[in-house]
Amino acid sequence: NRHRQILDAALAVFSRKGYGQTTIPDIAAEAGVAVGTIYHYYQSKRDLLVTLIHTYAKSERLSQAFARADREDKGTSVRTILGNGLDWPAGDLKGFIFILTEVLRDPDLGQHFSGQFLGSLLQSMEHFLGERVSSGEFRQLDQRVTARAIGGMVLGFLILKEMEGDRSPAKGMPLPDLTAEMADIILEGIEKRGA
Amino acid sequence: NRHRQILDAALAVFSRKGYGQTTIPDIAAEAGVAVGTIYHYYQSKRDLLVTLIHTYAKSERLSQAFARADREDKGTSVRTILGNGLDWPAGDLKGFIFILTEVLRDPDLGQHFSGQFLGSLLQSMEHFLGERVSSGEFRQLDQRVTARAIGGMVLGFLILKEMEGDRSPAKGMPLPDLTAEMADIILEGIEKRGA
Amino acid sequence: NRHRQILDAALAVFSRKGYGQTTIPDIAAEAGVAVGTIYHYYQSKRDLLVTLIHTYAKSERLSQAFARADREDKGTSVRTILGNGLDWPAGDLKGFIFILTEVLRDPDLGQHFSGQFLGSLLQSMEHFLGERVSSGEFRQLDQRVTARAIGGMVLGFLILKEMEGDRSPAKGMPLPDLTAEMADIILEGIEKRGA
Amino acid sequence: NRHRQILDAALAVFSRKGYGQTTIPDIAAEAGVAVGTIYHYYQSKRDLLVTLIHTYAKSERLSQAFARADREDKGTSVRTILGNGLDWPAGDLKGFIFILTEVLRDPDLGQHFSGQFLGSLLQSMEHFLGERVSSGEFRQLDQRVTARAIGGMVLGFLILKEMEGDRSPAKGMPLPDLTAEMADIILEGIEKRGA
DNA sequence: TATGAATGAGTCTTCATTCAT
DNA sequence: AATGAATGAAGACTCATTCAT
Repeated sequence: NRHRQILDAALAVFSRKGYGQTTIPDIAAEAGVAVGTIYHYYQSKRDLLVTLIHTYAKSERLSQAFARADREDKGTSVRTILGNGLDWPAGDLKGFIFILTEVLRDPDLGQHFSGQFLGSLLQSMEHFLGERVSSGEFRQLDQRVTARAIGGMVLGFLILKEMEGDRSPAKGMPLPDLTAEMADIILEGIEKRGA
Repeated sequence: NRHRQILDAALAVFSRKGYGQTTIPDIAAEAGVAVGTIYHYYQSKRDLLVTLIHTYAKSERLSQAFARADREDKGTSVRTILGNGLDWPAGDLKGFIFILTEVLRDPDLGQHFSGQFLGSLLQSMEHFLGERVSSGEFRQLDQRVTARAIGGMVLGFLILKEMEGDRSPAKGMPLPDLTAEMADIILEGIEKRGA
Repeated sequence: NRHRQILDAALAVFSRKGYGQTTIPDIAAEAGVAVGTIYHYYQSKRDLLVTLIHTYAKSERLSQAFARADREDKGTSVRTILGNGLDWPAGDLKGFIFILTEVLRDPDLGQHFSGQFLGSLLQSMEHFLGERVSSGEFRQLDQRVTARAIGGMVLGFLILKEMEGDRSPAKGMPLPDLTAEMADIILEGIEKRGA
Repeated sequence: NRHRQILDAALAVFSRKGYGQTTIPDIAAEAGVAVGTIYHYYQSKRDLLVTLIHTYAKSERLSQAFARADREDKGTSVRTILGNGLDWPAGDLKGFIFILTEVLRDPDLGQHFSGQFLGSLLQSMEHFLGERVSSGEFRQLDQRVTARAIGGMVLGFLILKEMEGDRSPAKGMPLPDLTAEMADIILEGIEKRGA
């Protein structure tokens, strides 16, 4: 329906031109409606942005991944988490990056987003690590740092991929291979073991 | 001198309010000069941004870190690289994030920045890893993925730190401790070794 | 019925927010009907205003007051006219003021209103004065000026009352007392007679 | 200078078209400046209105008239007050009416205007009447009502004049004659004294 | 008769940029 | 070199009015 139609159009144009460069007529044209119609469904341009971000944050995909990982073995669980993280933006990496930059740019958005969404995600990660340390599968490390290092790796990898564009080696790589390689690094480190 | 004075003011205001919300009068006020004066030294508002980004990218700190790491032992070298990466934005994390979001937002900026700066950085990282694999210190892994995983970890960690703000555990942590912890993860992984 | 229901709603909202600030949805909400319904009964927003003003002007109350005054004695007749004038807006002083300001603002409205309504009112007043001069009850004065002075006194008094709001001394004063006081001034003047 | 130039243009256009129908480009054209220039000198369209009203209210003409009247004899003093009131809008009756309607329409403006300006004016009038009652020149009447009756007469007379336009008998009448006539009514009333 | 979603022309306001001094 | 008044194009947002149901 209209709500969705306009929101999709907004995300498409925002991703393409950035929030600041996007005009309401742009969104209207993309959605195939008149300017006024947008204001029937959303209060303001910013309302579109906020709704978009809430929609993104409300995605339960990552928390479900953590739930699934809890029931998997050591190696599989890490691959589940990394794989879902890397695949999260799905085909729409630009959209994800756009949301990210807006959240980073705007203190109010960031406050809200970080408090609600990011907080619970990092907690899930810390909980996951804690369980595996208790069970003797993972080493005793500072879990808060580890959670942010792994989360940061996924996030940073996606950003680098976006920045490198077509030059990125991740471009032509199957997700499972990529996931396996990164899970290997996380689990075993890059150091070579003694003979 | 004037060039620097204006550029510093621009970075300060951009970091505080974002590029889009910053007006030339804002920058003029911060720099303590008149609006017209800014246009004697910079062509346009965008010119300020581009110059700022070039200045940032021109910082040789990271390439010097790689050079130094080449002459250090396994553990120290990784700590050198991670430490310099994490400390790169120095006190001005907001300024760094601002540059990052602008580069991500603007395709032209991104193109340029990614081609010149990011490319050479990732190459240095791949080169570093290659040397250590050859010498038998590091495992044989896909170096392109590994380079981006480690780089991404640093980048992503900084972003999470910014997003968490005062709630971030990295807030009160000495840099050397943080560096050591992350280097440990990178080198040895999180998995517990069998007896 | 609908016509009346919508017109009442329009007057209520117009009085509260002013014509310019009132939107058709406002009126629809007040009347408890849909926007479209209003356009079944009135051509346009302005049509509502014009109809409202005609309704106001069509009130025969003042001309009836003049008719009654003709059959009353000197003092009573002046009190009848002043009393009906002061009480004309009845409880809805704000509505009266709203009509007045719109008529003053809009040349076309003013033309029409002044030509039809105000003209006949002033004529009634002049006629009333003329009769009393002929009968020797009133002094020989410029009747056109006198009519406008007395009419203006009533009109201006109401405006001052609206502007003073709760601070107005007319707020707590019984209408008959007020009327008597003003009739006294009109009839005898403020000057003290010699012994 | 510019401030004055723009304010004059604003009053001219406001008087002609009304506040709501006036656009900023209208004012810019009248003032012979660009749209943006107006915003260098005034915060908003409403700021122009508020400034205009303050300027009007700040006119000390009426309070000076009361001061002068205090030193004049009975008849002259009333003529001084009425004459200055009737002549207050000077040539710009439309501008005066415009200010009046805006003050009446907007509760905030009204509050301010009424509190500061109107209040002191009515007080001056009550004081003037009180002095003359004490000296035995005027009759003992309710001074609050009398003040508002006389003030209302002047105000209402001006409004009727504006509404009648070219049909108004005040159109071709010399101000002194008009003033004398109205002062006569105020002082002596309309009633004929018995032989 | 009643509805209310859709329309798009019309306005205020912002701000990068210019240029006379 | 420095100033800051002036410019006007551009964009968010409003709302009277229409019309398919």
